[in-house]
Amino acid sequence: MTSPRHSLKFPKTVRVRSRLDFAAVYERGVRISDGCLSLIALPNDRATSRLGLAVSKRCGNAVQRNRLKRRLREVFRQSRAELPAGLDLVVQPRADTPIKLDVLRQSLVSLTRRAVKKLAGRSREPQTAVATNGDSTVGDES
RNA sequence: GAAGUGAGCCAAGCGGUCGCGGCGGAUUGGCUGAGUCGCCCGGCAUGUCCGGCGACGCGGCGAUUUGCCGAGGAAAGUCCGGGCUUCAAAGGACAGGGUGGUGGGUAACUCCCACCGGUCGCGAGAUCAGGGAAAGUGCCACAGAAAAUAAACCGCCGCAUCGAAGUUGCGCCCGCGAGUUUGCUCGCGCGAAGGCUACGGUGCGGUAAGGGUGAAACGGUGCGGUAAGAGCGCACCAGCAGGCCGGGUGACCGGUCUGGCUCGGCAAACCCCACCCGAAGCAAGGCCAAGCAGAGAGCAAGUCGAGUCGCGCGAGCUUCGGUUCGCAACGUUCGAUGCGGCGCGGUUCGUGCCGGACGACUCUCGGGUCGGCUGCUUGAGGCGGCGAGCAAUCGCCGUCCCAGAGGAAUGACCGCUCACGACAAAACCCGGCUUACCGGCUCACUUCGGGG
RNA sequence: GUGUCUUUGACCGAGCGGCAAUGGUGCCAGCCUUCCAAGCUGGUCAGGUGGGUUCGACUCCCACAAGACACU
Repeated sequence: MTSPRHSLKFPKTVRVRSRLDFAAVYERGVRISDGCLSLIALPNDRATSRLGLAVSKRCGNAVQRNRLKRRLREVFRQSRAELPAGLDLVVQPRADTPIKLDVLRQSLVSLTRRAVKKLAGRSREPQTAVATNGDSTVGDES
């Protein structure tokens, strides 16, 4: 197996794509929100985390929504080293979400940390190793 | 120079790094598919079998690397039109819907171009659902006499009759005076006998000139005419209908004659006329894989024609075994009709498919799947040139390939420049329309002012 | 993506080619009550936007906007 998790690439395998996956995250995931984003997380038994986006029509017209989605993908791509592995993350922006890249990155990283804590507190044995800087513990279990 | 009108074009640019989608190339010790050859270890239904292992080249997926391409003028709204696909095909009539000056363009249009007519503007130009109201039905509030065959009312006029006043004034018949153009005019007086008129009412008749209104009032002005009036007559003007002549493919325009003299508006009210329109939509449709559970209903009775086999009847021949011909229509085959089911968006005509017996049939209800491939981008295509046409557009030649995703590809960072960047992103594809929009550019034209 | 429909005061609804646009809930004021509630009286506030047809449009036609529903 290769070790793609530190690369800055963004292939389709690190994205939540099927309807069933989305439904599972909505049904069993934990939801964490702050002022600009709402994040739903669920462990996925994989070596990598995956990103899914749900941008409603309240976030503007098609151009604004596309721009927001692209910036969220860029944030995820750049911060994969800082994020824990093995999670499905569905991100829902709020209606008044700013599109500044730094703000989105900060929000995404901190929300993911809080989601990991909440998952750890919810289940007796967390299926996901809590690894905030990513390159220490995650890859061994697969 | 200022103000404006119309048409068309562009949609910040350049470079670098990382990342994303598609297509192509190279590499690959990862995964996988089918094939060929080999080994004979395994199975038993001993084979051109099944299975296993190895080698070879080929393909797919993945990984690495590399090259090219990668949202719009509106991609939008979904308001029209077409292609394409499925419904067997897309037929008639009616219903329903749409369109509405003429000619052209187009695959087609509610689009475009040119022209005609109306309205607006000094003008360049703009704008108009712009057929029919003397086929019919309906509506026109309030106001007004009346809102649509014109008639009733007020008014005006004539005739008849009644009443009141009963005398003054007016007018006439009479006398005097003044003036005078000798026609007559003015002033005064008289009588009240008579008559007429003036007043009011009623009745009959004539009339449409007038009647504050209203969005709109049954032609306008003048002269004649009359008891009063009237297109009743005449002249001019407006309008309508018809005929003729000329121009134009045509809408229509110009001229002329005649007519009765005149007929309101609304059809984006019903309607009439002409023309057009089958339905659904790429989540259409096709293929593969996976997966589930079935249940109910129908299959009845014929008719006609043809074929010929078996049977039956008749006739001929006969070696008495049969054989040939004809009839009949019992069985059978085919066709038609009828019947039943379903369908052709609604109704109907017409028509298509299936059904002759328990099925590999038809119909109804129910159940399962929500994966992959395809459709999927070469097209009424872009650019350039030449030609036809006033133009929309068309023809020919050359040249180019220019997104094809699928929880859905264009983002981030850095540097430079400027006018500091609007509205906004494909989802089967085109042609239009409409709406949004920072600004910039080009061409043609109009009006006004100044200069030569 | 495709198809269908709606829009009338702060809210729910009716209506029609000619009004000062009707009703209820609400809100405001007054009366009643010792006070409140209920009741009574009066008032307030309107046809999504822009064009067109018509003498006249909330109504008819067109365009746009906002919203809702259905299919899948």
